[in-house]
Amino acid sequence: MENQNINDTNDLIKRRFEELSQLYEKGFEPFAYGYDVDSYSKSIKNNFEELDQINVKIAGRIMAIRRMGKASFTTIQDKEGRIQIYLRKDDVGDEYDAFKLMDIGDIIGVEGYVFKTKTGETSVHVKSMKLLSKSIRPIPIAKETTDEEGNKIIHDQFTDRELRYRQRYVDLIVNPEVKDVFKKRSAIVTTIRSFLDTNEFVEVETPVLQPIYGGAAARPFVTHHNTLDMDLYLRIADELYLKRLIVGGFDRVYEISKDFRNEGIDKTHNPEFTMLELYVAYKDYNWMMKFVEQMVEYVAVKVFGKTEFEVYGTTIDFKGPWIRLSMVDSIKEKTGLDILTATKEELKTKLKKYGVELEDGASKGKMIDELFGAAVEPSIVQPTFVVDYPIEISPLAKKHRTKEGLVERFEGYVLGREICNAFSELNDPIDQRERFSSQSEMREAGDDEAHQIDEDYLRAMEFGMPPTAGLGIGIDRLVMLLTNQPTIRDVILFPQMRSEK
RNA sequence: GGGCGCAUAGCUCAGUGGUAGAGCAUCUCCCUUUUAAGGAGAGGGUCCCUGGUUCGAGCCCAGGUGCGCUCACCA
Repeated sequence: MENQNINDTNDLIKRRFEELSQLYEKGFEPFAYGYDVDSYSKSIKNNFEELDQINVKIAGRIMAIRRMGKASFTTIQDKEGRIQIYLRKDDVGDEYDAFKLMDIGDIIGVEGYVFKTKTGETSVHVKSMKLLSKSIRPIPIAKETTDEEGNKIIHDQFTDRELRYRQRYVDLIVNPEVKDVFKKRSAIVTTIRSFLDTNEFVEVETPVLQPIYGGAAARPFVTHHNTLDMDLYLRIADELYLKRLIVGGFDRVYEISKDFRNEGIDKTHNPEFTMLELYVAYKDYNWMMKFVEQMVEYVAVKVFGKTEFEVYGTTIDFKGPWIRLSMVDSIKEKTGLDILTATKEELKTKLKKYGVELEDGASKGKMIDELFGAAVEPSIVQPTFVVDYPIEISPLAKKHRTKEGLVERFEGYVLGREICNAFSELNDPIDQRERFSSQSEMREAGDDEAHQIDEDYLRAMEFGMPPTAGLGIGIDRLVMLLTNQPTIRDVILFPQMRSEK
């Protein structure tokens, strides 16, 4: 067979095309239609006592071959892990000749009985085998050894980060711990859903394509609908649509979905990321703090069986109640400055001490936020709710019931990083219109992250919106913490990369 | 966007101006309980790209591309 549709050939690939032709010539079908699997690697190893000498059918990818003339040991990898199989020419006959044409990377199905080798490794003694898919592109080879203390040492591990992210399928094949992270991610999301479902939430879906974007301070992606001939934005948040549903009478709603922000990429930012937003009618941010504690603790225990985690070398305990830290008090404590009475000049001077310089047009709220980020944020280690934020940077949050200039808002921090954002939602349409107006002024002054006025959202609120508590949690960042992954790219299967070439 | 670093065989990496290297993988031969199996032999390269310096460049210089780390911005 000629090389077809495969551009970057090398000798290894050419060789595999030759093997493919030989298989066809010998009457083997190298790409099968199915295989009735009844067992999996790890389960077989875990249940050896019951399965000893019992027949099993397994399938998986060949990860290692140790040929010894007319017999061979092969390691195959299935969804659960790896197991060794033992092939003898006496047992499989002609199939052994076909096996000579198989390679690391091929996917095979085998049937045989479970046994232990002389060296004590649980294996499958193959009676018949079938090639299920020929691999024509060689996978990166890594080998494993175990040292005296029983630690696994991996030799020639596939480590090129660029290739691992671009070709995640290869990464998943050869680096099993990567798969574990994504299985954990899946379990975390599933567990959050079940927690919310048992708390009587309704999961909804709101538009990704929005004529007016809002709900966060960020720059959007712009796209265009041809038939409507209108520009649309990819959402930066779900917030304004979910609160319309609160107006409509859904008392508890949530959405887990992708948001898109047209901003920089680094180890905590990907242009598309997964957000959980939820809204609860008749509750406030005090209620929400307790709810977050419960939810995170529930997920930690359900998925990991513990509340204490080793994260980047520090032990973090997610067990509630979390620390409450007033933004005003904590800044006063760290800097001696009372931000409620401080002038912009005083803030500017103080910021300079921390090496932060802002543009002249920066609002007082922005300066306070920056000062907090520089002076307090890095010192937060254990799960902490930072409460009560400046009104200027919180246009959708309700004014604090007792504290002038602040809103009822909190952010959850762990290890100096924000993991959630919540507030008593602003439900006064007159106040909301004023907030949008001042955002609009900031916009005209050049802040392209300031909110646009959303007239339809205001109209919804004018019909009457119950008091509501709202919450947003960045799922990617939560997963990073719980799985101890240093970059967001390690918890996103296909992170955004520049185009190849 | 700024600074620093990296790019050599399928994979992991050596190679500081003079014939392109190693281990694993691949191929041939031997080997029916091995496990980084073993023994004997062989093949395999756009040294990221484009220019420059030089008698001669994987190596030195300039520009570019991609990636990583870091700072800034942001969730």
